Amino acid sequence: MRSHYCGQLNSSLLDREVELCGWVHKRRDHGGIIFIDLRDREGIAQIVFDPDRPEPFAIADSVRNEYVLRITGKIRQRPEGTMNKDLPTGEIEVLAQTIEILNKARTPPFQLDDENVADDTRLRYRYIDLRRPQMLHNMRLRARVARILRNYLDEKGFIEIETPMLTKATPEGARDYLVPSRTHAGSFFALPQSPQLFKQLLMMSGMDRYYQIVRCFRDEDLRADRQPEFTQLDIETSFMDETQITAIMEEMIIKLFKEAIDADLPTPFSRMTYAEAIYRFGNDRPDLRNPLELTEVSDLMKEVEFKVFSGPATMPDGRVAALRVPGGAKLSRKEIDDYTNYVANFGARGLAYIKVNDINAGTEGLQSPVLKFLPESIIKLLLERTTAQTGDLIFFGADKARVVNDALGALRNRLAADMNLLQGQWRPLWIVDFPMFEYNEDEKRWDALHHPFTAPQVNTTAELEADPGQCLSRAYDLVLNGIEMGGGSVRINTPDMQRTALRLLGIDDQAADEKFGFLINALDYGCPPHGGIAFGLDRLVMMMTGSDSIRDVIAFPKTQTASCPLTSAPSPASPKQLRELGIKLAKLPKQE
RNA sequence: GGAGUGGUAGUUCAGUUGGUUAGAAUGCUGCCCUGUCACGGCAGAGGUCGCGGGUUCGAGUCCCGUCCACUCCGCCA
Repeated sequence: MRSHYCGQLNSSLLDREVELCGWVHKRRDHGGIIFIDLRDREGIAQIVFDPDRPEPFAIADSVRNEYVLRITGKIRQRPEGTMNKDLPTGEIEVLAQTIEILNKARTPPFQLDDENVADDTRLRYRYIDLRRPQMLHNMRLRARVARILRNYLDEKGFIEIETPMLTKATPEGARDYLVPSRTHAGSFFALPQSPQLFKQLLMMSGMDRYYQIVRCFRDEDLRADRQPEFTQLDIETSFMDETQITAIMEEMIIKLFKEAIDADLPTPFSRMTYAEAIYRFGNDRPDLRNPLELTEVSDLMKEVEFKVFSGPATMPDGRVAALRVPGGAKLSRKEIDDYTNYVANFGARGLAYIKVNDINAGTEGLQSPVLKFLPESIIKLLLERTTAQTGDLIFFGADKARVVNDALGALRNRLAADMNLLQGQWRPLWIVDFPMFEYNEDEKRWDALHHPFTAPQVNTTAELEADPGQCLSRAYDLVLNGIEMGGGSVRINTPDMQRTALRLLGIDDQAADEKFGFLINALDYGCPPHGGIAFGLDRLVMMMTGSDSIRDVIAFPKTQTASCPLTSAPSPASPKQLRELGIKLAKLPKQE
C-alpha cells in the first residue's frame, strides 16, 4: 500500500515513483494548482496536483484536513525559488498521479498546530492530540528509553519478570485501588503500589537480578508530576551493597541519557547526606542548578530581644535560617508580599527580610522592618555569614525547623524560577543516610521514611530499638534537577530485624503475621542479602522531553480528579455486576 | 479536606459602571485565484455566556450554590 513514509523522501529519490499514505495536514488551493501537505509519523511531504490530470485534481479539490489519503506520484525537484528550508523534505515534492480517499474526516475539534489547547479538550480527543509531532516525539522517546534500559539490564544479567497486578492490600503507604473478588465475595484484591514484596521474594528464590517495567497504582491526589497509574523501572539484586547498587544504576542512567537524548551527565554523581540536604537547602531533593542556599543563623538569634527570632532559635525543634538572594534588593514591596503569601502555604507566619542597599554604609545602608529589633553586632555577623553584597536581599525563616525548611526550601525554588537563577543543564545527586523513621505527631508513633523493609545501618535489633529516631537507613534516592527520579535501599533480610522494624511502626507480631507473614516466613528459608531501586519512568521521560506535565509523556493519562475524558472512566457499575460481586452501594450515584 | 486561577463561537481569547443586535483571531462553508508552504482575495454560517437559583425594570457582568479543568498545600511508605 505504501512505498515510503512521507518524512523519508529526499532528493536521492528524484524521478522515483512513490506510493504514500497519510493524513491531510494542510491543503493550499490556488485554483489552478493544489498543494497538499501529507503527514505521516515520519514527517510531511508536499504533494502537487496539476489540472493536466483532471480526475486526481478534482479529488484533491474535495479533500479536507485530516482526510486519510493514498497517493501515487513522482518525486521531483521543486522549481527554483520554491524550496522550503524549514521542511526536511522541502527540496522535493511529489507530482500526484493518483489519489484515493481512504477515509474522510470531520473537522478536528482543534488545530494540530495550536500549542495552546486546554488539557481536557486534548484528552477528550487524545487520538487527535497524539497526532501532533511533539506528542509523537514524546511517545517515541519513551519507547527508546524503555528499550535502552532493557538492553542495559539484560546485558548485566537482569531477568525481566512479571509480578501480579491482582494482589494483596498493604496497610502502610498510599491508599490502594481495590478490586472486588467475585469468587470470594466481600474480599478484595489491591492493585500494586509497587512490586516491592514480590521482588524481594524473587531474590529469596535465587533469581539474583530482577527487573521489570511495571505499572503501579496509588489512589492519592494528583499533581503535574503524579498520576494514579504510573510506570516504574523496578530493580532488585542479591549480594550487592548500597555502594555497588548505586554504582551500577549510575552507569545505567548515564548511558540512558547519552543514548536517548545525547546528554552528558556530570560524573561521578554528587552525593549528599539527607541531613546536609535539609540543612543547606531545606529539602531532601535539592535542585543543584540553583545557587541559593540557606544560612544557619539560629545561634546568632538566641539572645536577641525580637521574640519572633529568639523563640525558634531557643526551641529544641526550632530553626532560624537566612536565604540570601543576590540582586534581590530590587524586589518590590508587592513581590515580597507575594512571596510572603507563598510561604504561608507551607505554614510560615511571616517572611522577614533585609535589603542591602549599600554594604559599606553600616546600618544606614540596610532597609528592613526588623532592623530595629536586632543589635548592630548581630546584624554585622549576619551580613558576614551570609556574605551579603550591595544589591542583595536576605529572607528569614524562623519557626519550627520543619516549617522553616519547607518554606525556605520552596521559596528557594520559586526564586530560582522567577529570577532565572538556574545554572547548567543536568545535576544528578544521590541522597544517602536517610533516617530510618520520622515521628508522626498525629498518630503518636514512628513512620518509615522509606518503607518498612529498608535495612538500618545498625546490625542488631537492640541497637535499632535503643534510639529509633537517630538510626539511619541504608536507603538512597537519585535526584535530578530537583526531581526525585528514583529511590531504593538495601533490605532487611532476617525475620528478627523485620519484626522489630514493624513493631516500631506500630505493627505488632500478630498484625505483622496477618499482613506480611508470607514475607517474614520467606526471610526464614534462606534469604540472601539483597537490595534494589525503582525509577519513575514517566518522570525520566518528562525531564528528557522538557515537558511541564507528566500527562505529556503518557498516551492516555487521567485528569486531576483521576478521570478519563476520552472514555468517561470511571463509570457506574450495573446492578448485575454489583450483585455478582456482593456489593451494595451506600449511596446511589447521581443520575446523569 | 483546603487555597488559588479559569469556564463566553469548533479552538484560543476580549467583553468598560449592570443597559440596544455579545466581539476578535483562527478554524469551518461557498466563490475567485497556476508556485504556495501561517498562501491570498471576497462573501457567509457559527453562541444553552459551564449548570441551578437569587437580586434587579434589565445579568455574560452582582450575590449564593454546584459541576468541570488546571496549579499548589495536605496526601503520595
